[in-house]
Amino acid sequence: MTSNQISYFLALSKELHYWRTSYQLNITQSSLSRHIQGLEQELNVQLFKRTKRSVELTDAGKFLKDHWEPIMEQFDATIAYAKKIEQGSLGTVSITHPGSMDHRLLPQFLSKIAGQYPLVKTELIQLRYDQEVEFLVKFKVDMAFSRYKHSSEMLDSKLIEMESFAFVVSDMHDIKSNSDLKPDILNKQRFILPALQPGYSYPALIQNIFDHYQINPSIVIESDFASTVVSLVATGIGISIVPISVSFSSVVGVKFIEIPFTIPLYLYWRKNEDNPLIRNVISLIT
Amino acid sequence: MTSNQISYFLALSKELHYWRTSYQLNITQSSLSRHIQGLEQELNVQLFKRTKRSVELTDAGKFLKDHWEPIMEQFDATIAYAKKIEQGSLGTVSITHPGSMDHRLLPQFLSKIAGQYPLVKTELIQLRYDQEVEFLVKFKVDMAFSRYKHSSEMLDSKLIEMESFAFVVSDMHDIKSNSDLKPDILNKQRFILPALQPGYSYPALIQNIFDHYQINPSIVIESDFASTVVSLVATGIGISIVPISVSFSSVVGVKFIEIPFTIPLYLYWRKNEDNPLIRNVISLIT
DNA sequence: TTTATTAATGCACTTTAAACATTAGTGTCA
DNA sequence: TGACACTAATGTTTAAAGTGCATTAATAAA
Repeated sequence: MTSNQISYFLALSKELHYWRTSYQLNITQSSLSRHIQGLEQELNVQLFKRTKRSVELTDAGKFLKDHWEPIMEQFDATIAYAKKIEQGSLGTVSITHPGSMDHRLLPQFLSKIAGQYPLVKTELIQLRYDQEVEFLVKFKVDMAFSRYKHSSEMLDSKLIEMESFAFVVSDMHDIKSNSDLKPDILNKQRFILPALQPGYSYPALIQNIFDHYQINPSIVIESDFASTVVSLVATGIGISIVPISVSFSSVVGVKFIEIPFTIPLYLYWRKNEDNPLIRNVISLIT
Repeated sequence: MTSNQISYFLALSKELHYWRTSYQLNITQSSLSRHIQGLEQELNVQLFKRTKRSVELTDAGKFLKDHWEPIMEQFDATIAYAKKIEQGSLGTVSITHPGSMDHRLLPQFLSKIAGQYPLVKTELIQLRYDQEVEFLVKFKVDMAFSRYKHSSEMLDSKLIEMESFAFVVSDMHDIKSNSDLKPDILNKQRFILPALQPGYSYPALIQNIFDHYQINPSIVIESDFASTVVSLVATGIGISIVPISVSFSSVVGVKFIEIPFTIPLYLYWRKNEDNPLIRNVISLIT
């Protein structure tokens, strides 16, 4: 059994058409046909029901398609990471983080890392909350700062800090201070917020604030990235609720009103991390 | 890249000796040598550091060995399960369960299943607690009854019931009733219990009972299987603490003394189970 | 220095895979 | 109903890759 055969199988299982699939794979139709036959013989499992005119997956084939796809992704990820190891890019640490860390915590951590390990290269990316676990597990990032509570048995985590939320509004806005945070005023506002997908921890925190101020937000613009949110607020298009850290940025035209609600920041990493450098960086931060 | 190459790599990475490995694999040393070279070329990753006299893994090789082993196991498991599907053994449900269910709950569930799905074949096995999750994930069983609280994101679970613990002692024993459960008496006993590995939920429950009765068990015989435990108790070799269900068995020579401590029974199954029959059986039971 | 050990390699041979061309079913449409 | 288009399978030839045997080259041990 070859990795090609498995790729071919997965391709055909999506396309369900020999000629089109073989064209996409840059092989001939006869070759593809024989590869699939070979795979079926080796596994001793019928993968496709085929007539002279059409192809469809058997139940067993469907099962293997569904389960092989993630396995192969995982497999490819290990190879990519092994290459990294070989190229000594063990000297690189890849981190994903929420935008709200940009102006206070992130610089602080980075200078700590640079101080201790001057030769280490740090890659920073931002991800949506729902990709954080996947990117860690598939070795696409090495550490993830997140406002979200994830529970995966592949990962370890630690609470880095709790910080306050703040309302962020345009400079020109009616809302000037804490005393303006009344239901009748707030209910007139457009809110710019991350996707409030139920089942996640962050939406629950926001909902908590809405409940407390008796807000029933009618129009909501969604963005998961703090810098976008603040820029939009500056234009006067709406208001938002963000971690107070964001106020350390130098965006003009907005003001922040701290409120007595807090939000966590967690650090996540792979359990049993192999790479000693990553282990060191993690323990430096935690 | 072939699955053989990967197996060969994993074999060599354990043995770290070409000739011995090739002998075990029933191929020649030259063939193995070239397979490994081929794999290294295709991946463009150096897997082994070799001299003319010795072999050892590179860092990248070590990483791949560690991560490929579980991936390949998973891979093989999917094939085995696909065969099951093809053979229509979709009509088979494989269940692992604690021995303490044998005499009350298990017959009850099995007759329920047999009533609803007369053609279904049920396979029953007993596993140690620390294998339950693995067997589910690798499709070696389809459902697991367990006294233990597992948390895996691959699995769903449901609490089936709580039941009482009971001391189980030989008929001839001094301990006759609840009023004999005193520290001075109990501390003289040998206990026959499952492995009390810390970090698991069941040991914590047992420890709880020990604490309450101020027992500091000095000599402990370990067995994870209820029938063994009760048989040993019947010989007078020691006493034990078991779920009260066990008293439904017809073992002679022992008596049970119920105590006000309870133990849960959970049912675990794979999240997103593909097999409709298994889904039906699960919802029948839960 | 000799000998034993061990991974790599040259060579002959076998097996497998590739492309091309053709065949054999199956549905469609006049 | 018959001609036609479509599609998966297969026969054939040629090229590539894998296999085992024997040998080589390097190294450690005696």
